[in-house]
Amino acid sequence: MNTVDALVQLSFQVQRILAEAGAEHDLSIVQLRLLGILRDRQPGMLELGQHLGLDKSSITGLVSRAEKRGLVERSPSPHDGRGVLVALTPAGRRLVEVGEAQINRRITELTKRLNATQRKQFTQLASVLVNT
Amino acid sequence: MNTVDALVQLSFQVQRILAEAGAEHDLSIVQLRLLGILRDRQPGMLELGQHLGLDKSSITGLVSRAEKRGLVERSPSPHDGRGVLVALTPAGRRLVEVGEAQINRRITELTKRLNATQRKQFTQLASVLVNT
DNA sequence: TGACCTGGTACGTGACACAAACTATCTTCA
DNA sequence: TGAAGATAGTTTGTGTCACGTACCAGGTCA
Repeated sequence: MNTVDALVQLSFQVQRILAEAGAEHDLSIVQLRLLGILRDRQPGMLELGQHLGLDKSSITGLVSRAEKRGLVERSPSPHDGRGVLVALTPAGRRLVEVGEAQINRRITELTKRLNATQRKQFTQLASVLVNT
Repeated sequence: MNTVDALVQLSFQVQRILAEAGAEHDLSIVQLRLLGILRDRQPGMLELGQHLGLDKSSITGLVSRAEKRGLVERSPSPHDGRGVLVALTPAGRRLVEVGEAQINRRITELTKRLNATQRKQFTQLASVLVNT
């Protein structure tokens, strides 16, 4: 298996794990990502779009559906009358914590195929590849 | 960065590369995967569903849209009057070849952040993680 | 203060996922 | 050998989700 195939297959495998973890809470991957971003910040819609790489109209829909489920809330921006800030609700926070714990568990399970030295090595190499 | 974060971020990064490569040919990631599967086989719909991890009704839609674009064709199964076999058309084959070359290029570009020894090492470790 | 820009929403369109139901075909069994 | 049950694929319904365009309210600047 060459490096390209390895990266592509690994990527889909991780996506499947994320999808399965999310499905247990009736959450899509993009919803998981949205809630994850909101753990430690209350961004505006445009900033969310940048993080998620999505059009602002998509963010409007995504946030509306999450709001409808009581997972997030919009509040008027104190700096700009046009803008809103998006924040997790307590229910949303609980869900993202559970979701993340599950993703951690499942991916940690996967990484157990490597021994501790290999894991450390893999993490170091992967970190070089990851955009920052 | 821990192993879980590294895997998740790397996964999304690769997905973005795939999406960008696909977008250049007006193809979604799942369409790329479909065409990729059809490079070396002519499966039935259920087999395609297994490969892609999708419901058979989703496969019906996916294949219909690809067929509509002239990328694949259905033919009656010689073994089973109910079934169809799905195959690439010449246009589909050309597109999947171009698409794959592009994915290869872009991911190879990413892996250049690692030197040759690191790349070999990464591939070996990633291969352990990939389901077979 | 008016022109221009921006943040976010609304609307339209199409892809895409799953579930349930349906039809034609295949298999099994009495 | 015909009936019953299972299967392959499609159809329909529903909802998510993506982008593009247009719109409106608010902000900025000359």
